[in-house]
Amino acid sequence: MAKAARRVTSADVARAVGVSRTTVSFVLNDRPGQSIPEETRRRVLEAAQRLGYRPHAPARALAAGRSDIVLLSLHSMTQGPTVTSVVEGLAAALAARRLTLVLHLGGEGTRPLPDVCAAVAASAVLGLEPFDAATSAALYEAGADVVLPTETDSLADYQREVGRLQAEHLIARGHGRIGYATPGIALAEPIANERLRGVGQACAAAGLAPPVVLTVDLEADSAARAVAGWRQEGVSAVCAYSDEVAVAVLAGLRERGLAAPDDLAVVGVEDMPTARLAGPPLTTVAFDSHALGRELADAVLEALEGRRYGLAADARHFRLIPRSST
Amino acid sequence: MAKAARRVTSADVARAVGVSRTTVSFVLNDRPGQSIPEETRRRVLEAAQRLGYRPHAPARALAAGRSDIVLLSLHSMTQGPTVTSVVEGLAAALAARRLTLVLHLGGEGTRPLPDVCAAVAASAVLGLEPFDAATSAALYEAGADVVLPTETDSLADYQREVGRLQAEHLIARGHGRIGYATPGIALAEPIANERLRGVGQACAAAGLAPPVVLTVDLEADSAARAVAGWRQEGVSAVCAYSDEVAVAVLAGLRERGLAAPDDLAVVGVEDMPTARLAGPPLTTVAFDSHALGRELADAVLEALEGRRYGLAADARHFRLIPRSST
DNA sequence: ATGAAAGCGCTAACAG
DNA sequence: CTGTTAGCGCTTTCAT
Repeated sequence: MAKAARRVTSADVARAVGVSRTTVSFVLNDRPGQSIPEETRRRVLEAAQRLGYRPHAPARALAAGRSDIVLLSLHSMTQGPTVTSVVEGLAAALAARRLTLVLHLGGEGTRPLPDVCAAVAASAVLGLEPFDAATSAALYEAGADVVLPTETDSLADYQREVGRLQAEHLIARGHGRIGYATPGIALAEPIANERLRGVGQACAAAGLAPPVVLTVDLEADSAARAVAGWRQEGVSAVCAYSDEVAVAVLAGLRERGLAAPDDLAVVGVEDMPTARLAGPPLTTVAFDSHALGRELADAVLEALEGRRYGLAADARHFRLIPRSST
Repeated sequence: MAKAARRVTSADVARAVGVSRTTVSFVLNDRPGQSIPEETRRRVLEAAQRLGYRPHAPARALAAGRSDIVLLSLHSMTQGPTVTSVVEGLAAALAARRLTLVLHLGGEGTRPLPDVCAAVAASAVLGLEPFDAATSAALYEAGADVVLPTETDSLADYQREVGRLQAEHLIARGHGRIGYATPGIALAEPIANERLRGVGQACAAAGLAPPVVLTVDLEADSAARAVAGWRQEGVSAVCAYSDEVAVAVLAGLRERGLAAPDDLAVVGVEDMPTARLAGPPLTTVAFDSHALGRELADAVLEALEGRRYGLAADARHFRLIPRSST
């Protein structure tokens, strides 16, 4: 099955056109500050095209000392339509700058991120939540030039905004005691905590008591117990960490012979199809994740060029979608 | 944010130990057929460790003519727990052979797969469904040594097995007229067709009429129309392409004031959490996707070594999980 | 405006 | 058993 065919090299192109490899390199990378006659330029491009020339990435990386690979680290927790579209937005924005995005899905038996970073010689390593100092250091050690976001980037603002939107919607509907449904999963905790904080801020701003936090696993029993807990506390509406968790709450209600929104209103995050199709359809917070992807891309680009970058929540990226679960 | 620190090279390690780079290369790759004294070996390893040496992947790829990168192409359609765990199984099995898996998520504005392949200098490119001849060719052109699966690999058997399991379950429960719910999405079609074929085979084997195929989009209205269609045809049970589609059917039933399993039994594929938590909980077909991942890994490894590989459905990888929607 | 030449860090014959 | 010697394909000063 393996193919042998000798690669077409830049020397082949140079020879075909009758110029030096240097010239070929200059036009192919359209290096600024060089003045190559349009005619030469055209002929080089044409020959490259005709011969099916592809720059050899490893050689280029070796010589130039940097690759055009950007690595995005994901874990199974972070999945669904939102992430898909963040990735699309990011990939598109990076592609426009000639950078290539690849993904690493962390998990069971998977390689450590720094190893992957080194293996693909990534120039930048990205995540959907801040890397702690130790991880960043390991990533730099592995050859990354840029690691994003770090703990000093206030990506957390994004998450707080989500919580705030959920709670404000509920408060506007007249709910006076809010609950929060968190999954009992370590990986989700950093994000869950920020979202919860946002909920808390909205409650405080409205003069309400802090949210009643309960853990709900992705099964009906666990959710049913939480439902009982909230009702006992006089909670009439709950913000869920995600649509998945929210659907679990819905299942918990069903198990108790109750239903949203009358017995307990519930709002999720993500706008995933199965939640939109739940009984009842779930109110949720959606991201303009393409925009978020583009923003991340901008930050990477700036950092890669050694400029200062900014990464801050923009409320316009979020949108509460009311449906019948509230 | 950018780091400068000169890389530690194999020459540094060699110098530290007082041997040549060759020796270092040999012990680090523990090259077979070389007899390096345990003592030397140990000292090299120790020095490498101490200096924090990491082989430079591009240099290695350039010199050796091949990388240890395997690229898996995914598109947004294929997502969820199953894929996650295929990826984990695959990554783990590859890691054991010192290969690194990275993902490419195709979609809107994303780079063409061959470009990504070239950018990471992948030795092998994998997909979850067969690549057509043109794509394979482009991938080889882009430098891949192995492309898997191709149209000659009977990966389709896996999908037919899924459909067969769904239908047999329904038939065993006494259903005499089966429906099939397919999403109206081009990307899903190849797989949907195979699964449907499996359903058809089970029906034929039981002496039943072929399944009544209806398209259902991921929204209640569309599903409600399909539900009406099936009931009119005397269909009492439907196999859905996926859990997502199955949840839509459930929503369609709800919209009509009907419910599974009495008015229409429904079975999905994937075993995703939100479907398990649906009303009613969804019967589904789950994969042992870790196993599938390992199998794919074996095939890659064999192909990479130029050996013949086999890729065939193993019924033990699938399991029907009965719940109350049937 | 273009070319010559010197590497980037590593592997792999081939000697010794 | 280990070292010497060539490159792998590309970028990039520095001359011309």
